[in-house]
Formats: sequence, structure tokens, C-alpha cells
Amino acid sequence: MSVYSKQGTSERQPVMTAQKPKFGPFIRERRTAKGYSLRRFAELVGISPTYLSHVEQDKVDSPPTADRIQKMAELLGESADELIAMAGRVPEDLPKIIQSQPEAMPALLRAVKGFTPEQLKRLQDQAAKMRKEGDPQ
Amino acid sequence: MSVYSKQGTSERQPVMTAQKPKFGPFIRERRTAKGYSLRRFAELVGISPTYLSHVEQDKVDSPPTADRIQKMAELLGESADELIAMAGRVPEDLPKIIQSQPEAMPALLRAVKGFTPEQLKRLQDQAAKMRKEGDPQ
DNA sequence: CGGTTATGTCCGTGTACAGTAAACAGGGAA
DNA sequence: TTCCCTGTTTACTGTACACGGACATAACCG
Repeated sequence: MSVYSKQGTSERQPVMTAQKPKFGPFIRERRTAKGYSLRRFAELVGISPTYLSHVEQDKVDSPPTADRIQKMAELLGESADELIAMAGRVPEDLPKIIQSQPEAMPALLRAVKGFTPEQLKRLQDQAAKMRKEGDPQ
Repeated sequence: MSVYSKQGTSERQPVMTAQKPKFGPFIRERRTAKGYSLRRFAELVGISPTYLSHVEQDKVDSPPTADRIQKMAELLGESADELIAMAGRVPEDLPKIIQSQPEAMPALLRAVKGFTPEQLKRLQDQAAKMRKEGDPQ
């Protein structure tokens, strides 16, 4: 580690082989349940069999990128957002949405930190209503 | 490019040297305005002078990570979220917030896509109110 | 004038991440 | 046995995000 790191680089996040309990084993379970062979599934997802094998064994430093996980989710009939979160990643469309309002979007997210799904749903409904009624001012 | 990429990897995002107009030049302008030398500023930020030089010239493939930009913002008296967005990144605390509710958070963000700062502010106020009043169910 | 110090820059190197390729071992079917 | 399909291991690749040393230039000081 370099001398430059003494400043602010402290919390690099733990570098676990897998972040929560198990993304890899879950994929393997769903894949086999669907009757896909490793090679076949890898081909459909657009990754190499080797890499898929590593991923399913949690032998990789970090899971695949969001777009690959998206593809997996579609093939397995699972929620893409769920799988992506399980892998410790963020859905690809969200960064653009956040960056479109660099101050207000982060502020909103911090304001809803810790909220329950029900609370979030109510806000989402509010948002839908605001959109439908046109921008009042 | 490998045979495996023919599937879904199409939109890899444009790979521009800098994403929008110019993050590097902006940093340089603010730094010199504050009277910091390149070496001094790099030291305070916790990066190498070399790297800072590259960054300010947009000579890097992609800008520094969010934590370094955060430090720069503090030293320059700029909004960290603003600078981070300008660099095409996402504030470090947001992924955790999103992943805490893998379905509801993305849904909320998509529901507010395209909203004005004013609209977002109203939702943020709603959120604050909900938090203060305790969870009504 | 010559030496020191401060400025920014160029070129090469290193490590982590996100994968690929080739070769391999084991189980069934013909 | 041979063939083929299963999954696995080892080694390699390219890009991102940095660091280090050497360098050119200009200013300052004696």
C-alpha cells in the first residue's frame, strides 16, 4: 500500500469473495432447476463456461457486471433487480437517472434511507401522481 | 473481441476520454483559483502529482473514484455530489441504500426519472415528514 | 552567472477487476 | 473402447485506476 493512501482511501470495503451469503450457488440452483447445462446457459448469457463455473462456485473476486446478471435473470425468470442487488451491484439505468439531477437525487435517496418497502411504495405512488398531474409549478 | 460477446454486451457505453464537457479542466481552474500547487493539492487529496496532472488534462481513461473526488470537493469548497456526477460516477453511499431495498428503491428512482429539482424536493419533504411521523403502518 | 527550488509533464510499472482459452477428469451411451 | 457431454482447473488477456522516477522549464537567491 502506497504512502498516498494514508489520506482518505481508508474504507475500501472488505473484499470478500462474495458479498452476502451466496450469489453463485443460487444461480447454480436455479440454472439446474431450469434444466440448463453450464455450457448451454453460459452461451445464452453470453459468457464463457469457464467464467460461469467460477461464478457459481464463488471463486471470483467480484460477480459479473449488471448486464450479464440481467441476462441471467431473464433466462431464469427471476427479478433482475433482486439478483443484481444480491451480487452487490446497481442496475445499469440508475446511475444515469441519479446523474441527471446530481444534487436532488442523492438528497432524495438519503432521505429515504432505511425506509420499508411500504413507505417507498407510498412515495412511488406520490411520484406517479405528480407525473400524471403535470408539473404543478 | 471474443465469440461470447455477440450476445448482449452491445452497449458498453461510449468510452470517451472524458464523459461530458470537462471534469479535468474544471478541477484545474478551481485548484489554481484556490492557490494550490499541483503537488500540494495532490498531497492533500491523497493522490500522486502525476496522476492529478493526468486527470486535469483529461489524459486518463476514466476519472478518479468517488472517494478521491469527494476529497477534492471538500478542499475546493464545491459540492461533492456535483463533482462526482460531473465525473460520471455515483456517490459511494448510494449503492448501499439502493441495495437495502433491491426492488423498491430502483422502482422509486424510475418513477422519478426526468423530474425537476423542485419536484424531487417536494418528494424529499414528503419523505422527511413520513420519517418524523413514524411509520404509519 | 550558477545553484537551488518549485512548477507541471512524460514514460514506465503495478494491482485489481472482469473476463477468455486450452486442457483436463468423470460419467453414460453405443 | 470410443465418443460425447458434464463441470473443473490453470494460465492468460485487456482495461481501469492508480504510483514512481526522471525530466524540462521558470523563478529566485547568492
